Amino acid sequence: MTKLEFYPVDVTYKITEDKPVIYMFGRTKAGERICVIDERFMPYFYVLPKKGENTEFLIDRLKRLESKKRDDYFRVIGAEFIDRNFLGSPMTVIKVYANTPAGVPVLREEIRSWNEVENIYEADILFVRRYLIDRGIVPMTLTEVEGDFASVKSRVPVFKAEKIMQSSNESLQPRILAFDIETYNPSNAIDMEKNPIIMVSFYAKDFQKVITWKRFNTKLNYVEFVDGEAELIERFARIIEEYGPDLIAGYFSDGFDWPYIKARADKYRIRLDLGWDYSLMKLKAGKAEAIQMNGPVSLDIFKHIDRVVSRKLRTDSKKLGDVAQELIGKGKTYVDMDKFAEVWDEGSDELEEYCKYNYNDSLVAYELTEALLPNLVEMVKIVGQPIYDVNMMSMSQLVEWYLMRQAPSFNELAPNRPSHDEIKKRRMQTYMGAFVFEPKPGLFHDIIVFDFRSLYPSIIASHNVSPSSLNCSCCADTAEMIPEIRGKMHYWFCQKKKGFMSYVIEDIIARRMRVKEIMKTTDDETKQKILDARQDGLKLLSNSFYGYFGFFGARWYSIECARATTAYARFYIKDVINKAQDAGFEVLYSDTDSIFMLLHGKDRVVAKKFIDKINLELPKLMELEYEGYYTSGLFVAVKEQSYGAKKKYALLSKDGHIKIKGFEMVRRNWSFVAKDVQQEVIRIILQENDVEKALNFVKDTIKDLKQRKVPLSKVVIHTQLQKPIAEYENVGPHVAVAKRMQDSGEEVGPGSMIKYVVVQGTGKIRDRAKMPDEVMGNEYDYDYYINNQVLPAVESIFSVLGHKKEELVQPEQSKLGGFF
DNA sequence: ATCGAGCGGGG
DNA sequence: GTGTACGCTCGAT
Repeated sequence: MTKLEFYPVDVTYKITEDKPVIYMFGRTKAGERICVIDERFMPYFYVLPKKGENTEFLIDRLKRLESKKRDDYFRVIGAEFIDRNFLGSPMTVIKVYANTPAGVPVLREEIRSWNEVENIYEADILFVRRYLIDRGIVPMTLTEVEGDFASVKSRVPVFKAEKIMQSSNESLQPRILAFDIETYNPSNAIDMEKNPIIMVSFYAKDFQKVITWKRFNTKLNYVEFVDGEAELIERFARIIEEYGPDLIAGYFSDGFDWPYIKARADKYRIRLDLGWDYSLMKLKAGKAEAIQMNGPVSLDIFKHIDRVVSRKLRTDSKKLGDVAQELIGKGKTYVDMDKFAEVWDEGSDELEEYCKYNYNDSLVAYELTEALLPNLVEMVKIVGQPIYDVNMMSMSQLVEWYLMRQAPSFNELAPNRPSHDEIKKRRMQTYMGAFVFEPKPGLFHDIIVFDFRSLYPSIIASHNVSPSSLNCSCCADTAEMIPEIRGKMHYWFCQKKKGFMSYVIEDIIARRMRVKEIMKTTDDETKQKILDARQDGLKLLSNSFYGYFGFFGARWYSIECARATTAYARFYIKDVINKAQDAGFEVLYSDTDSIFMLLHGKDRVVAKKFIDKINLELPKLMELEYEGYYTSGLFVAVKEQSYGAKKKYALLSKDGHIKIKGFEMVRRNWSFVAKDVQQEVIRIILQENDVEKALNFVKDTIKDLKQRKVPLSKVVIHTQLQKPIAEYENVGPHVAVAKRMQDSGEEVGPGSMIKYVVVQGTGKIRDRAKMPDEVMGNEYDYDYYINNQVLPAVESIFSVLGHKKEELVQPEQSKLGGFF
């Protein structure tokens, strides 16, 4: 027996001699690639017998269960009684072992039909995830194995584990290789079948390259020429093999670059055997593409940004350039993409510019990955699942897998995921949300803001809000009443025993505080960064518990818990508002956990004294904090919407920074005229603080539209065709135009970008949608552009200032009274 | 009001 | 994979 330490990165399983074997690809402490295999783990799930059934008979029947279908042979290999907790109550279930993971769904469905079975639990937990949880292995973290090297065909040594355990908290510094492709694209439709890949770039700390297959004069030392697309793809695979990365990073690479490469490789019958075990790179197509290799992990950093990071960003766009600009202060280099295909066809030296562009995209993807990796790695360590999975988990999934990982320590049986019908039902359920103190519309100065530190998590922890502490029998008569919902719906939380989720969130809060304490004791910058990422991850997680309670797809869904959380929150914030008013402050606005008050020249010390007093009366884990001071703020008259109120405000801090909340952004299928107007109006109001100027700007634009001074190019609307024209049941304007384009002999299909202009006339929009070329002069329908494009883009902004859209369209009457 | 489809990210 | 994105918005009905 040998001992070794390694960091597991990518985890999968294979069937060998009819038995499942866990494969952990990673790196040894010395930095060598390794594959550790573990044969000592079998899949299982739980069966709950119906009350009053003969359970001895059932366990016997289970043990004899087998299912043969052609080559598949699935069977139960063991069954035993086991005591668990289920949502706060003890429950005896039968733990059933299967011979292979694939057998679980088959056996599950068979057993489900049995009369003596009430329900089945934990029968949809991926084998690898189950293994990591049960064995206590945390990916990316140093793990100790005992066993021996085995002779298995592989690019890296294979070690067969007899004993395995996590040995320290130390995590791997992964080897990252970022890449990006450029494709030939003469029209603006993406066509993987027709158009070749013409460039591919790589960026790593110690390795940079751009490969292309047309030669031109260049002094760039990273450019490498090959003789064609097939060779480019082969070189691509060889570089990955030679560099041996842990993570292959890209931006939208699972959605674009990888599927593209796969499609082109298939065309040339090139095997992309990128796995460390020589396995092929696999693509799971569908709405959410997934790229699987054994060993190197595809890390599409866009996914993590889309699902977790984006809500913290100021930009609404998730384009590489915009996201990178905000996160790493670096954007895309500019090239004229419309000319790319032309330049490629010519093969001119101008291609060098496109190589630089391609190079920069890999560089930016690399730096973005590097910037987000500490947080991602900490999240991997908190949640305990592989980086590949964690990278694409949404917040609710991160919460759920954290709970799944904690559940065994509480002997808690995981509830099942909701059925389709259950989801429908849950979606219909609504409950009262946060309290919003409607702002007075207008411009104010001298504003102070307080907010509750982690309001929802601290409520969940303080008041034992948890599905398993809900309506316990022990406190039916004595439990604390939940404020706000008293009398209407009677329910309560146990006062004697901590519920699972409440305990877990309290533990997260405590852990975060400990991390923050440790941060104070070290000056080491690297350690600081890691610790900061850890506390940030814990905060993110605890902040998501409330949303998880009310999320229709959650296993531990509980509308009562969600309802109680917001009820307590409303109670506490209203209490603060009342006390603030009693203390003589003018409350301007309040939303959920924050309160905006006018200082009216009052000393800030007075305000601080006020929160100190509040904090004395709050439960231990709750705290009201000073958030900030703003020289001026613009508040919204909330416009009634079909569902709920939208919160809109803009604040200007002392350093000139503008903070905007609640303005929807324009999308790509808006005309330029609408986009331009919105952008300029926001700028004028927030930076120049000149509402009248902004109003005049819109009026001028409307005037220009009416006088047809706005060039046609600014009223063109771009919409992409998603499927063949014949498959459309509802014919929107772009489909109507596409039909005519097709009739006139143009090639139009899925992916085509349809450009159209709405022209004057009567009837449906689709009958008035014309190709830009068809439009005579400037005969666009200015009413349409005013009412459906320009006004919707700025309406919400002006409602902030109490101006109705009618003021914008009315002809100017007199200069004397301005707009009032 | 409700429903279906498009959008995002990528080139 | 012991799997099935997601939330919002517009135009049509």
